[in-house]
Order: sequence, then structure tokens, then C-alpha cells
Amino acid sequence: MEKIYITTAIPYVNGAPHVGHAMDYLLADVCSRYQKMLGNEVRFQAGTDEHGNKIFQKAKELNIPTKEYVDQNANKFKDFIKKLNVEYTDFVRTTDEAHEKRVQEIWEKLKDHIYLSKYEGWYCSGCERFITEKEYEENHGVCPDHQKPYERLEEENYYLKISDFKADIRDAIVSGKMLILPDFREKEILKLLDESPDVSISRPRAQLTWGVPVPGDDNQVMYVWVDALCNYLTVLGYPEQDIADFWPALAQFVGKDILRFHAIIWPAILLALGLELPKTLVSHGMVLSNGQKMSKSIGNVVDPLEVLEKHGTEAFRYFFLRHIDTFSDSDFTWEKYENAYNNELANDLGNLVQRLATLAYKNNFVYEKAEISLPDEYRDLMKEFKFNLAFDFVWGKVQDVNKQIDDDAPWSLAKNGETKKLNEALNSEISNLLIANKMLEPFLPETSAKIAQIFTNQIDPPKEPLFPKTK
RNA sequence: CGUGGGGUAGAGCAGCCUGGUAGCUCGUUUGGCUCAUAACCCAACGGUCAGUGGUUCAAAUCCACUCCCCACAACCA
Repeated sequence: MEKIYITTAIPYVNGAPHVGHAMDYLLADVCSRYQKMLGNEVRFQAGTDEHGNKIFQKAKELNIPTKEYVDQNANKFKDFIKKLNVEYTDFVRTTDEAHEKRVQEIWEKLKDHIYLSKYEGWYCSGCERFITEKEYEENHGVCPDHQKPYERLEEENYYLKISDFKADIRDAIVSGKMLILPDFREKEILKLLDESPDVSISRPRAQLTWGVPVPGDDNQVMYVWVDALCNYLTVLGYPEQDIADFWPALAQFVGKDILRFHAIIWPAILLALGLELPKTLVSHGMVLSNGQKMSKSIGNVVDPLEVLEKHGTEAFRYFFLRHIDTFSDSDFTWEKYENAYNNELANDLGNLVQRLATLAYKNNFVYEKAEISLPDEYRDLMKEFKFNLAFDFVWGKVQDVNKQIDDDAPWSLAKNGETKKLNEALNSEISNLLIANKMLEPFLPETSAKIAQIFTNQIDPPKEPLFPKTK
């Protein structure tokens, strides 16, 4: 038995949960459940990123204390994760006292690689960030998002010396010690790595109040990087606790938009702390809506809670784990979702369970439990984190059972009194279904449990269909 | 010349690395079955594989160029 650590990106809680957040959780959950199925012990982190000006200002607008505001939003995310039936074991909030204390201790440990420096450039107070010269020229000196002219600003920041670690990070990536999936993202990162400047990891207190103070410097507050990225460690109790059992993580799941921070800044922090790098960084794609990136201005944002409400958690998991590519961008439309529910969940699987259970019941067939082993092809796909392909493979097996029933035609055997052949046929069909069902477990845990329950010794057809048609 | 991905049947995709009858799912049409949620199974229809040129006996697949779409570019997932 191995001890396995799996992480998800912590969302910035200045808004409601997004469909994209669900991808992180679901992929990590499939990974976690699969590992548990193999008999491993899993710690599975989830959490929320709660510092920064945007949150501070939002709370101000709403006229409620910042702490109260982040409490509310953190709960929204917890509820959301629960609704997805994601089995995380540890939840970390960057405003947790323990996290803040540990992050300060981590800062102290990083000190050899931190230096203070001045930065001068164009700044947008709305975006709260410095703008590149190029961007400044393109926008003619006015922020397009905030309609405000950029200001010339000089400030002192602490910097983390990425340059100290570039060579080691490159080696880790190239050698596969820290595997970046998919491989085309790895290529991208290797290119970016060379150009990566040292990263600013603090802000003057005047600019940023809602954050963790830099130890030993009252004028500076930690910017997002050290604070947020280190959640993966602090949640395990680092630095005061020994984390060797679970660190390095087997897999860290992130969206492609934040892969670069996890593939460059994060490894630099880890190396500075003398810790190992995660074994795998899995970067998933974006969920598009009608072929476009979801955006408030286009008005095509899909509310995950609405999708969840439509056909429940299992249908949600089904669609997003099978029809959204694990690594690339994929499209969500309601039509596709309905199609998948009716044709695949209801017709392929739901109906299969119904017909097979009824056949067994009507013929007084008793199934004797047999050992189930997982096919190599499935194991390989799961090991490579190709979850949607693994799910496709499983579905092929489900469809095969439908074919097999038609070929065997048990109803004819029953009519002709060929009892022995009938029992053999039913036994084989149910065995095949249960193998597929076992493979289904990480993806659709509730459904898988229900099916396993139905095909115990005494088989009763379910009174309610597994996936009732809506029309 | 910022970086990366992509352009293959009505839709969504695989195949391309390791050239040799163009495949899968959904949709459409026809047939079969009757155990089942009017579900299931067989079959058919449907593509000049973005374009141009090159290499080759042979190119969706390799090379060059062109056109078009998308994502990322210090946290709007």
C-alpha cells in the first residue's frame, strides 16, 4: 500500500463556483478514487485562496467585514465540491491561522533566495498590476478594462530568485522527474522557463492590506505566490510536521491558465525549501460554451449548479469526465448534455441494467460472485491520466454487453427450455457488466455502487430506472 | 516574425510520430429482435482528409509555403 497525495488548484473566492473549477475537482477525484480502488491511502487537498485586494474591495462594496465575506464564499465552494461528490480529505483556506503562520515560517526558510528590489513601471489601480511597455502602447496609456489612465509607479518588492533554480527545474521536466501533462504543455513551459524573470512576491502594505505580513518587514505583505502556492504544503502541516509520507504529490491538477505558475514558480519554491518536486502536473483544458470561452460579456457562462440540478451529480460527472477532454479545451452545450444523458446514460447503461436484471429475475437466475480484475488497457490509461479515454474504454465494454445479449438471445433459450445455456449466457453477461461496472467506480461512484448492489445473489430489477428519461 | 494548439462525412473527434483499402460516437435512412427506460442489435447513406507545391511506386500521414480558427501572454477557471 502506498501513500498518495493529490491536489487541486485553490480558486480565488471573489465569485461563485464556475464550471471550470469542477474540472479540477472531478479529475482529482477520479484519480483519488482509482488510487483507493488499488488499495492505496490517499490524501486529497482542496481549498480556497482568500487574500488580495479584489476580495478586500468586494467586501467593502458589500459593506460587510472581509472575513465574513470570505467565509461565505468559502462555504459556497465547499458546498459545490460536496455536490460533485468529490471525496477530498483536507481543506485549506489561506486565511486559516495555521496556514498564515506556516507560510511565514516558509518565508523565513526561503530567505537565501529572496532579495529586495525597486520596480518602476506603468500601473493600473483597477487591475492592481503593472503593465508591460508593449501593453501600455497598445492601449494608448488607458486601461481598456477600467477606462483609467495608467499611472507611473515605483515600489519596493521582495523578489524570489527563479534564476537560482532554472537549470534544476529544466532537468526535472526533461528527465520526467516532474512530468507535465499533456506533452504539448510541457513544450510550452520549457520555452517559457528560459525567459522567466525573478518573481515579485510581496507588495507594499499601502498597496495590499488583506494578506499575510512579511516576517521581519512591517512595510511589506505577501503577494499571492508564496501565500497561495504553499497551501499544498501547509495543509499537510509543513513545516512543523514531517510530510515525507505524502510529499511529493502524485499529481497536482491545475487549469492550463495557471500551469506556468505551478511549473515554474512553485518548483522554485520547493527547491528553495529543499523539497522534492511533484511527480506530475496535470493541466486540463477549458470548458467552452457553444465553442467560445465563457465570458460574462458574451453572456454564455454556464452555471454549474444549474447543470447539476438538471440530472444530478452522476450525470454531471459523466459528461464532464467523458465528453470534456482531460487535456484539451472542449465544448459544453445543453444539447450535447441532454444527448449524452438520454442516449448514453439512460439508453446504453440504464436500460442495460434494467433488461439484464429483468432477464435474470424472470428466469430465477442466481449470480455467483466472481473475482473482478481490471483490464490492462484500462490500467494503462488511468496511469497516464487519460481519464476521458479510460472512460470511453469503459463505455465500449458497456455497449459490448448490449451486443452480447442480442447475440445470446436469452429469451429464446428460455422459450426452448435450454436452461443450462441460458444460465451460462446470463452468467457471462452479468460478469461482463460487473467488470465494466468496477471500472466505472472512480467516475460514477453512486451508480457503480447501485449496480453492484442490484446484481448480488438475489437479483431484483430496480423499481426506478437508474437514469429516467426526462421527456 | 511572442508561444502553443487546431483545420478529416451534418456535428464532435481518432488516425499523422513508425507513409500503403479513411475510422469512431451522435444525428439521418433501412432491416432485425421483443428481455428492456418506443430502449437494444445489424446494415446503409454521407468525406476532392483547409489550399498550393515538393519528396515517393504510393501522402490525411513526411518537407516547404499560404490561408483560416482558437488558447496563453503575472492570477476575470
